[in-house]
Amino acid sequence: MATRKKAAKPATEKLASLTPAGRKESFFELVFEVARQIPKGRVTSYGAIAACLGARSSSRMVGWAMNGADKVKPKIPAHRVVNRNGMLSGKHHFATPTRMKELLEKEGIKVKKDTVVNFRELFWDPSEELI
DNA sequence: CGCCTGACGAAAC
DNA sequence: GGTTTCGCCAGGC
Repeated sequence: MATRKKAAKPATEKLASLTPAGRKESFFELVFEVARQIPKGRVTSYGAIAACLGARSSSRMVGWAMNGADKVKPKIPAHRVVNRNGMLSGKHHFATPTRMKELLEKEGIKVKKDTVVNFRELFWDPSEELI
């Protein structure tokens, strides 16, 4: 994602389109649904969700969808979604950069250097367990 | 209407 | 084996 960009993000923080006013069921909703099913104390990756939805290559969209996670009614546990590395790549999008880590630790998940410890063991695959 | 960005991922170098 | 690029899709400007 580097190089191709030239300056910091200008805006794109609106996302008001996802408001409950008249949003339609889209890829985003599917992501939200799956994200809500993530058991407490477990984590998953953007790619896993995307793959579960049949959009393996659209993992980016999953992260994008998470942008609206905060404004959806049932709060989406976006903190349980990390990248394939187990790294808290989205922590910067929370109220505070440490919020995500704190939420995870509160659920019993250890975070070391912005990375979920035992990520592989805590990994929750929607394709297998969600069915 | 076209270009850029973006919380990822896998391939290419 | 670390770093860089492309791909994918959707939304903002």
